[in-house]
Amino acid sequence: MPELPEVETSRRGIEPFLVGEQIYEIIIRNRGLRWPVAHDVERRLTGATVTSVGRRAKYLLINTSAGTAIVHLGMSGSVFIVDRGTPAGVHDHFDVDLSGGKSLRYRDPRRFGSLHWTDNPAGHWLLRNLGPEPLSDRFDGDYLWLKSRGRRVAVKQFIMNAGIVVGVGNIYASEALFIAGIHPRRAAGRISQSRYMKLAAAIKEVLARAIKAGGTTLRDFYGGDGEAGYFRQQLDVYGRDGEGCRHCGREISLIVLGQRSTFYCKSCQR
DNA sequence: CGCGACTCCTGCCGGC
DNA sequence: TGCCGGCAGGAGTCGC
Repeated sequence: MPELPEVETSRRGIEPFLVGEQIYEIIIRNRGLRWPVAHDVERRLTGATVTSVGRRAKYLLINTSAGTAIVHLGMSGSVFIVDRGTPAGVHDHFDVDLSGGKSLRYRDPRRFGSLHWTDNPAGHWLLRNLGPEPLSDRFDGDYLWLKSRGRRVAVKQFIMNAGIVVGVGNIYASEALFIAGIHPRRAAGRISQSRYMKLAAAIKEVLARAIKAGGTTLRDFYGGDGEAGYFRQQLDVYGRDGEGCRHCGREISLIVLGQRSTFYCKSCQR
């Protein structure tokens, strides 16, 4: 479900409810997430005060006076605020109860998400080997071009590799390649520096626009404020196979790359 | 090391 | 109407 814009939308939605609050209780109903939730999470966080809510790649970082909770939403996860004591559904795997009477609720039907505690987020094994944030100055066309030399993998898989750049998932990879006019199957090592400049700019642009629109709601994504994301209307190619290209009118094509559906225009992308 | 395939899990949709 | 196959926004791991 969530790529970077959806995670960032969630972060912004929940942050005002969490910062300054003391964690009254952690209730874990199902520890069987992608990685079993460790048994010290409750002890570590109970009584701590939330200082900020950050994000690294698609991980939410709930920073407290006693370490950080690392929350990943997987494919189907979401977080939202409820009144403490609101009955939980079958997929509501944990709550962070706050002293003011609200709770942060985590829902994830497929359980591909995760919850970890750490006192050193940057050094945590999940975060240690991640590439730069796409919206940071460290990420640009020169960086992509340098990293791609000698690599034969398709450029779409290359930009979805979190060791190269984080946060670009299946929707925004297709969208950015369309904006940059690059065929998704082109070998990463056979793309010029100037085209990588366009691609880096396209990635930044599409992610920034999606954040502004509150993310993309395909089926069940809602930000921390409970609002759907409105970026779906702005998608040029994702999910539009068979429909007309917004630039040239030709039918959008659907291929499978690295087991993932990939959408592009045969005329506009080379 | 790079790369492709596989895996985890539930829900939903389209076709028969 | 009901059943079944396929697919879904992620990403670590394994084998070559």
